[in-house]
Amino acid sequence: MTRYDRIYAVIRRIPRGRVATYGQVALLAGLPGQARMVGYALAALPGRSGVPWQRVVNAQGRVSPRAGGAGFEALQRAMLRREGVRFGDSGGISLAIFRWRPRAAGR
DNA sequence: CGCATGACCTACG
DNA sequence: TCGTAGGCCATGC
Repeated sequence: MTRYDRIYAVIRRIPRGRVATYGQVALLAGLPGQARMVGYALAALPGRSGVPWQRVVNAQGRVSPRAGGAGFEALQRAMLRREGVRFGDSGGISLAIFRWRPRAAGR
């Protein structure tokens, strides 16, 4: 069982219509403070893996831009909206499903 | 082995 | 709201 496998397992447990942050996934995967590894694991994830990668957003409740183009970003938002996730005016996800508080990871 | 890079996070200007 | 700084660590050169 590698770190990535545990990360994927946690993401697979995210209910439809809800989202989790990189930091939260890292915490649940037994890797506190290593949110960056979650992002790295997702970057290494093949397209058809069955992992709901779209349900992982950053600590600000926004879709993280990544290399490869803004098209993926738009696709992720579209997929989430189709699952019932609401986005606010500023492009952020409404706090109803985002009410937890991450612990200090930096400084 | 050293160095740079990256779907991150928080604090501070 | 944006940019910078410091910390985490896997991966590639």
